[in-house]
Amino acid sequence: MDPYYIWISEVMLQQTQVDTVIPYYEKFITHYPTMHALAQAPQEEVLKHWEGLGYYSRARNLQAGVREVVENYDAQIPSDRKTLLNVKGIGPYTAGAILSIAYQKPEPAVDGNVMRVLSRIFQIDEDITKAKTRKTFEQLVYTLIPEDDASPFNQGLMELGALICKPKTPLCEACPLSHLCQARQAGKQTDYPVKSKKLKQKGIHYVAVVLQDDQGRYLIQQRPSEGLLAGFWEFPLQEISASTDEVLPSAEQFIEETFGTLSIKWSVCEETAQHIFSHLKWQLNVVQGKVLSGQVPSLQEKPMRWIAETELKDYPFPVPQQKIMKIARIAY
DNA sequence: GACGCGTGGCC
DNA sequence: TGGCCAAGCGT
Repeated sequence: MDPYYIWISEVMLQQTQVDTVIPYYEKFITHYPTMHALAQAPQEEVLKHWEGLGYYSRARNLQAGVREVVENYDAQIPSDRKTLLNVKGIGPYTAGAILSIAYQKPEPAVDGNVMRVLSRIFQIDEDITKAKTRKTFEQLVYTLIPEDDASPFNQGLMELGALICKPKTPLCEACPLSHLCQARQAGKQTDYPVKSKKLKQKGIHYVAVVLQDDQGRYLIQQRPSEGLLAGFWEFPLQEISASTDEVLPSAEQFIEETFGTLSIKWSVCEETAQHIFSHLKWQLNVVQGKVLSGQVPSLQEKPMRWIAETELKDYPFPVPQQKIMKIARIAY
């Protein structure tokens, strides 16, 4: 197996289900069949191919890592753990996956599946949400992994976790390891793995300002290069308090601050959208505005553009923005 | 070491 | 509906 393709697939599979990844993976390797192709691509184009897959820093870090390998290692992915771990976007899991699957080295690739399976078999009580716990499992895997069969061992362990040793309802009857599973013998399968609870998402209310100029073009702006949805384009968002009576005033204030006084015909959309992130919960109101003819708003030094509706498909938009477009009845 | 970082599926 | 879940990594 080509280590580069292993790398791409393992990065895509981080915190993401196989069925979701497959179409993205196929499209991605078609566009970027070699590390040189990915290294040379514009970052915004790479983001466009990652659009909808989530955790977009993975895409930026993957490209940054590929550029490192092309420049520093003559496009040969390192085959030792220490060097691999210094490559952007490659952590302990991905390093182990590349080493075992692509290079047949007996190295652990400990992910959530592996920790769930092993915590049940050996009744390990450490909290798997703690970063330190992964090392415990890596040490355990070193004692278990066969010298000459590391790839099937690692992949089999993950596959077992995904299909049989599932979080809620483990299929112990079908499990080939049930005879040596300590949690099973104690009847405590679902007590493992031990996991501390995570906090509830913080709610934030926004109004999305969908503005068209007198030529029918839309105003979009680019998010900062770091942080949530970094680098993506969006219809400008203004944070508001929970009360809906400040939806239109907030939109008007945004326009005032951006362009100064403008004559605009506004309409407030009845329909609202919600988007849940792992740590945030967005409530989205949508306001549409049309600049009355004869006025040509100029843009300040902000990362904003006026673009035609037909150009929207060329820009990467995250899912919450796609929901806004649906409410505003914009084809995308 | 704690926290920030997406999305879709499932019950 | 809301909470939980999924093949983690960078800061």
